[in-house]
Amino acid sequence: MIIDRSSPIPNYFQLQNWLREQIEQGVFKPGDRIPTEEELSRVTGLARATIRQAIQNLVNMGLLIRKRRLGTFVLEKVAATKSHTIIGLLLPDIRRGYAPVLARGVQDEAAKNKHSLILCDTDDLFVRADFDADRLIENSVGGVIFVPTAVSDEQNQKILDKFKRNNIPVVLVDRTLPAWDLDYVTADNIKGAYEMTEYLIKRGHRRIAITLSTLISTERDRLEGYKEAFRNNGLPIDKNLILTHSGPFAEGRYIQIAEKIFKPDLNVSAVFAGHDRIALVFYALAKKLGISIPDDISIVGYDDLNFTTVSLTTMHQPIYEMGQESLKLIMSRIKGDLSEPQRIVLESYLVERSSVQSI
Amino acid sequence: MIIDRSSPIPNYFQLQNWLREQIEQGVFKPGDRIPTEEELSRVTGLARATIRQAIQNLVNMGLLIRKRRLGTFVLEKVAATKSHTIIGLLLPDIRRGYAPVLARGVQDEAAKNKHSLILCDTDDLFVRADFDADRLIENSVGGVIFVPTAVSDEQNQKILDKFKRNNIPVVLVDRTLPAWDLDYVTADNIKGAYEMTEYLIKRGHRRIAITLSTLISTERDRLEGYKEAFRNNGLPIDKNLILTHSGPFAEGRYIQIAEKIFKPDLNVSAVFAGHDRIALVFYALAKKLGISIPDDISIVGYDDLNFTTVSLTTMHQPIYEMGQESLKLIMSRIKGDLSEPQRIVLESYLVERSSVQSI
DNA sequence: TTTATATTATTGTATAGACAATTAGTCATA
DNA sequence: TATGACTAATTGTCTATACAATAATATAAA
Repeated sequence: MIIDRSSPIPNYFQLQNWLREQIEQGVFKPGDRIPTEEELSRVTGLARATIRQAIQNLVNMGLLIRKRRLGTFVLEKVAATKSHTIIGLLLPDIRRGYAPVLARGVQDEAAKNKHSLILCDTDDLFVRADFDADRLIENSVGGVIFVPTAVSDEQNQKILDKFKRNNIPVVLVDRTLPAWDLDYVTADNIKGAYEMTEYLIKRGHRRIAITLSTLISTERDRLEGYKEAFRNNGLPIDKNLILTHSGPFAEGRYIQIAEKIFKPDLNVSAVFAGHDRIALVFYALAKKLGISIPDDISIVGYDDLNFTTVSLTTMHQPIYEMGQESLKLIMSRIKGDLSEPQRIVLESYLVERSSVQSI
Repeated sequence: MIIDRSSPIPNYFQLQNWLREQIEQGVFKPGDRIPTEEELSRVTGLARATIRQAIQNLVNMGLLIRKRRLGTFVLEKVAATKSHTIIGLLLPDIRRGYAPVLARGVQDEAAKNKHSLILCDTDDLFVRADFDADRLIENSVGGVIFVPTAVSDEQNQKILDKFKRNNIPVVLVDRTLPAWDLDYVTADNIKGAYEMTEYLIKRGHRRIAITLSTLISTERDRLEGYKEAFRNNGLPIDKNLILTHSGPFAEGRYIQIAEKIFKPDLNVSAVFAGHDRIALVFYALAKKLGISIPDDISIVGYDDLNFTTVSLTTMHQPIYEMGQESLKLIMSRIKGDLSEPQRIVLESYLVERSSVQSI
């Protein structure tokens, strides 16, 4: 039976939920007429007023429409979801790294269909992300594009669950999470780092230091690619040259690491910086110490942020395109595309400038 | 009597309208308890179910709130007009110059009160700004923070008029417009440029070139400050050293200008770049031509974008604070502050690094 | 064929009454 | 000073019933 009269849940509410489930599961399809009040009354044993209460709520929620004499009908989902959607974009800090480019990619793609973008900075903090999530839910965004915060996977999952509970689809960008059922758009960091490392190896470098944060999935992948390149080229990996830490980006942390790497005892000829901003720290310190790049030491970055003052060889990441793709993906989810989780992996390419010396 | 039983208008609807009128006319004020259902039933002679129907509709409309045991209360108007507003932020390009910092300042201040931010890039094009304005209006934003586009004042005014017609308050940031009735937040560019120019003069520079775009109000002001500093120091202004153009920022344009300035015949000892991104163009070209900054030529910028690779002496603009102030200002306008147009002018300060040589 | 009229299924409005749930406040108890 | 039990006011849920309004459809009349 539909109604459990011993339940503390009000009967009208039980009926309301039952009706909504039927609609969501497609038993009653858009345009269908649902049973008349009289019928429902007979089937459930409830009074017509109770039936009406349930139906009225669903009408208010925009799921049903009543027509006198004709009955009550399921509304088209399209009519229920505004044609101009607002999308939430959750990223660490709009001022840092590739964030502005990503935002712009999302923005441009959104503008094409007159969708709009609510911007939120998480500062790579769980509490901020959690707060922003509430804010987005309150503003009833249609979907969310999420750059996972540099915190534990469990905490990121909590954020995702929050959106899930509110039926808001989410697409991850750049960084990923281990859960199996997620849509994401990223670049192939393993492959990119592999290519970059091989590039250095081919130019005669053997003592290649790498430094990055293991907190962030993309950087972990890059370390993986680095190791793989060494293995496939039959070279030993010197663990002393792998200088990782496990926090979010902090300039001071990398200054310390750079000082270590610049010391002669490590005998490093090239540095693989986990991303361009790390490379910049090396440039700044090198300048201070009178070390010349690339004459004294070679350096490569990752991202291809648009620096005009240093000529850094780096891996160009299709950040702008990632923004575009993530918007496309989230829109198709909002429109009710129920296919398998999508994993869009874009290609990166090496941009050769003049921060690497052949030896 | 409240209810006209001979009227074809349903009784519940009559009661609903009567209640709404009482609220609108202030008979029942925000926070007041309205008569209980039982009371209303006695007064109107209607059944309690009918009373409930009227009240329920008003609850759904967000005018009333029911509390068990306590009664039914008139909601605060603020709560009726969503307490967390969406603000539109219209700026040229989130990837360029100070835009990310500005966005972040607005964002942080907005987050404090759970307001949200819709981001729009205008690319300094009228058509894009116009399009974005429509989009923001459709999304019924509460207010708009607008960095005027680098187009004619008339066109910017058109955008403002559009918002005005829709009763959406606007605050200008950084760049201003000549209209008298505008709220804006900016920095004192005349004073800043004056100080900067005087700084160069005091260091012995006389042949100081300045280059900027006259399309943008802030840059015009900086030129003004530059001239004033020359006049007040009893120095002649050489018009050949003022190299302006009248379009939006374009790297190529400034490369041409830099080439001109670097030629020996102009005999320039210092360059005042209209903003930091222009200074970067000079750095890049200087490097290419083997010109040393500051040994061969001094250069100063304006903005204090966070460059780690060049040590540019520049004017620190309180961009982040401008974002914060503009959000505060727009919120007070949304809340209905009807005072005179506010002109908030923040202070800049000179950041001395190592791009200037005393001569 | 067109036009008016009746029929009928369905939602819309309304009544009267009952008991449940919630909760501020009061008063008694540990 | 807490804690718990009781009280009372108010909204929340539900039943059973009646008639009104609407509009598709069938039927009868012009």
